[in-house]
Amino acid sequence: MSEIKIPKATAKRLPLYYRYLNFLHDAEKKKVSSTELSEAVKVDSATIRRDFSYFGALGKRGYGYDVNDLLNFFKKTLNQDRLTNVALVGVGNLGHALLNYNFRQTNSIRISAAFDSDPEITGTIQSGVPIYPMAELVQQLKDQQIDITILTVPNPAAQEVTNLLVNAGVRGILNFTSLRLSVPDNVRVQNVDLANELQTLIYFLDHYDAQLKPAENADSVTLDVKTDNK
Amino acid sequence: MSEIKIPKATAKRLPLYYRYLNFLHDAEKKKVSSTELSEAVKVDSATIRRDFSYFGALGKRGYGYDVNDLLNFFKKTLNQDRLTNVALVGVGNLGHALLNYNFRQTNSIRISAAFDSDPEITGTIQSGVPIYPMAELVQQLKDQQIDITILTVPNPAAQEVTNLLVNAGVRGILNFTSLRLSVPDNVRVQNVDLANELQTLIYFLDHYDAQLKPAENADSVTLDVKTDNK
DNA sequence: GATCTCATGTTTGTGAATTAACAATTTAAC
DNA sequence: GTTAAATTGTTAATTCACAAACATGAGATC
Repeated sequence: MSEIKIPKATAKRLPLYYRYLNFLHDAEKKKVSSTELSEAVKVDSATIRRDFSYFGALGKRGYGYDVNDLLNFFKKTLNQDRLTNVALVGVGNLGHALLNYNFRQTNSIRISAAFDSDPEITGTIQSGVPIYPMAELVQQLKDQQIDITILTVPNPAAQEVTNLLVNAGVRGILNFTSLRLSVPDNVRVQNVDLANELQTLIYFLDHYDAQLKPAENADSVTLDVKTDNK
Repeated sequence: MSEIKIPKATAKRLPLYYRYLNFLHDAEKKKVSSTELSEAVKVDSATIRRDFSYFGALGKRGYGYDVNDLLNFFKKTLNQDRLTNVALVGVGNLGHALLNYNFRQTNSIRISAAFDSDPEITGTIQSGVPIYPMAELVQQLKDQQIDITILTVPNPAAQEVTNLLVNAGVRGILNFTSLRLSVPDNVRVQNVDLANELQTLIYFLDHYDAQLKPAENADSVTLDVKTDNK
């Protein structure tokens, strides 16, 4: 066991690689090249080789990468050989959709508990997941040894619920609210801001030179503003 | 009207700033400092000042920023003064949740049409949005002058539907499938990969030195791997 | 009105991420 | 066996993002 430094940007791409490797495996492909992978996951082939090289030599020069080898490696690296249980807090429309979302199939992640403040739905089971009242949060997370939660409560409740989660010992929060949560340093928050994503997309469309050479990889946008230069 | 170069990273933060400015406005606050903004949106205050400075001087030294001025500026910059209509393709669980998602309130974005291949639901109205059959896609997008769509179809249909969208003249796609779509250069795709987000979160939790000083801003992770050094 | 405080705007340094380019090495073909 | 084609692993250069630090200026206070 030795420690290897993996850049953040690389780490974020690993699941992407892993998923496509699974696809290749199912298609019974034996080998794959960085060029081929690049086409599928839309990441520069040099970046892929760079990424893989952080883990040491996984491929063969002149040949490519062995799909099974890679897959096994990623399976271990991403801890895909054991099931990870997570909880979901806030069973509204989005929460409900996520309960149905198939995390398990490709990612061996399971939502094994959900929580809500609405007594109408607590005590029921939705999409195979039991909905508990908020009062049972601490106990259930403890019993089920869950320290990762998906947060899909309304914005006004977000920080308050977050505090509960932190006190319950949660280490990671996938935050679907549009607030930036305050958490202690030992808790990690991953933000998924849906309105923001859409807004950003629209912004880019409005301000990129869309007709000419819009170059996926451009790193700055051109913006028209009125300037008061007297 | 003059052109200003805005870094991509800055552009992505603009909606974030805008949202909090709205909040301040509602709370009838008159001025705001970069430090205060920093606390709320969790972005370094120097970065905020840097971001704002791309647009020219918007604040006053020793005073801060005038909330109304900033808000008006962002409203124009982000085109929040006019409503943007978008379409949604694939009314499954996630699609349904997004139909209910309140893009409109803070972002003046409206989903004004949805499409699905299931004849059971086409022709109905869900959450105030009419569901059309796929066959009407081209015509409706044209009639309603929509060129931005949210893609929430099952993975296997993703590329095929994307081709339809591209042919219908769509310029931007918010992609919720876990495939990386192939599109021509003049079409922009913004990926929101839910399984990926969760997976990444788990990876970081597993590989960061969580107990010591986990430093939100660390840029690399430490990974344990078995190395075959004979 | 002089001074002090506050907070912006900008310069600058640092570190990260990407990608082009090339050398090394293997496979395959003839 | 020799040569050609393919493809990795790595170096190097560029670009980008961030944040510390400083200088400038506005307003408040005495």
